[in-house]
Amino acid sequence: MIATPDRTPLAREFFDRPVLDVAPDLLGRVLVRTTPDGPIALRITEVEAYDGENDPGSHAFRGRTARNGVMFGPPGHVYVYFTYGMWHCMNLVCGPEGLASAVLLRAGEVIEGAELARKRRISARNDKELAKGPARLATALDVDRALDGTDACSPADPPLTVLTGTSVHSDQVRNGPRTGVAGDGGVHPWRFWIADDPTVSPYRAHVPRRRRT
DNA sequence: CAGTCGATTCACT
DNA sequence: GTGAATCGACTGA
Repeated sequence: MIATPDRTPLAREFFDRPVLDVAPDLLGRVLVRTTPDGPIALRITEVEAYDGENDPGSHAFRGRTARNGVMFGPPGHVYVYFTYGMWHCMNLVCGPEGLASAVLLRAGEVIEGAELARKRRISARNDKELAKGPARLATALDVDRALDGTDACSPADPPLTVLTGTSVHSDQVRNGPRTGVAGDGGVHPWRFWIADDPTVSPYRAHVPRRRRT
């Protein structure tokens, strides 16, 4: 277990920038999930940017709904959605309030509280897989819709916090098309990851589901 | 109000 | 590599 000495939350201004600036800048930073059983800390290794109402791949593309409302709110808050009838995924809202941009946290390295994460991720064959993929990440951190709207920059010990600290050097950042996203045809290279990191999830192009008979 | 499908994962071949 | 699991949000009639 690696210690995470400084638990100061990142300033909200960090998130109040264009999402394409924030996304790569999150790589290498640490997210802490405080649970009743103890903290779980995750070093972020893979993210994707979703750029507001003009991005066909974004949940905000067709405007504000009951589900995506948090995306339109202030930066630094957490947007959690439920998908495929069984999974949750989590985002950090970016840009000025009203712009509806966000960064999807796709993968990370559990650096503290791995014993807690393993309890939620029974099928993980090793610790690299604990948070290798967005739904796995949310599962490992016990994140669901109850945490939608959480302020990750709050000084008041919120259940989710992004810490100050340093991101990886830009020469370690790679980028490419977003994984499994319908609508954008894979044209936006808005997925960012840390080069050669073993916790980064594999790329998959979007495949329309075969129709049920 | 019924039909469609998803920012996915897992078991199985 | 393929298909199932599983349900709520969204769409269009």
